[in-house]
Amino acid sequence: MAENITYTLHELVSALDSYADEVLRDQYDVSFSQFQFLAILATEQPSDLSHLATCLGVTRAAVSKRVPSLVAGGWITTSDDPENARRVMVSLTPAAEDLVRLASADLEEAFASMFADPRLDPATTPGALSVTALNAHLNTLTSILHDKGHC
Amino acid sequence: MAENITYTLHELVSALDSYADEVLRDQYDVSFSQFQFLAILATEQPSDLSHLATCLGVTRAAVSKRVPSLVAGGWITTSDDPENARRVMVSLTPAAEDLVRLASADLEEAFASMFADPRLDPATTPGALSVTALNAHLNTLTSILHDKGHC
DNA sequence: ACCCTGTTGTCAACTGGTTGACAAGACGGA
DNA sequence: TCCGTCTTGTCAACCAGTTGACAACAGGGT
Repeated sequence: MAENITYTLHELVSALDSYADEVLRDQYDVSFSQFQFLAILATEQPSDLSHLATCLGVTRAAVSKRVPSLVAGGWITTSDDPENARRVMVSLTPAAEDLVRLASADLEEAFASMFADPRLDPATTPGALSVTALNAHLNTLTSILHDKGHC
Repeated sequence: MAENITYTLHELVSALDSYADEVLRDQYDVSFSQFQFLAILATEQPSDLSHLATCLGVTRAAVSKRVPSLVAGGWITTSDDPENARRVMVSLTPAAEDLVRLASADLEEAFASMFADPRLDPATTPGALSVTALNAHLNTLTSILHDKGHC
């Protein structure tokens, strides 16, 4: 077992990411980062590039470069903001909305069954924690050292 | 608070990383990824490129490309393995050993004081968890979905 | 009306990773 | 000994992010 909690966290995150990536590629033929882009856009729709960039935690330039391929793939559409000629507004296509809905449910179910492991059950393992309680703790930790969330 | 635990984990990790990066740049003039490279090498010294790559969780090519600049910076030295002419063995310089020792202690202290927040104290917050207990839970989670560690 | 300042998207150049191909050496079995 | 196979490091090409610069537009104060 890793002694250092930062090391543990990196391991866990990369394990979760690669698992999610595998599921998404197998069943929906999209990468994890594509799904992430679309899933976040789904909750912020319609959004301009800048806002999307801060939500994704990347720079405007990075988002700007990803847009053309997502448009070509039929996942998003761009439009003008009549209020501001500089702004580029982005929305999901119906196909992307379906994808986000189905894949989110799939991933959630996959994680739930993974978290159903007996080693995480307080009834069998003394001191174990429910996932929601764990999530709350991690959120507390995050808010302690990084007060402002992205969105 | 983020509802999704994977999202929470990403937030926490990136917050921890950028905090560590800031501390290391301010006080030791190295980046987080440089420190990471040296700190892992410190526990595996001396090591060939392949082993170092698996410990770092990157490819051999990535390590191969980083070596020249670390040698130029006076952090590592390379030598031949008399047993195997293909192998390139890597070791820390004394300066790097000092850096790893001092910076590790500094970071550990910084994290400890961060984790001393009252919101994480079981005495004041019912249901709160010690960092070591949290670490154990995260390790359990990791081992459930990704049995093999890097090193 | 005009300027100053801030916002927004895009670009070129760079960084640090990946993949796939490859050559050099290690090594065991026929 | 020689051959097939594995390991090891390196390379070119690529990918997805960053930074810093920039131009276009928005909007407020004078």
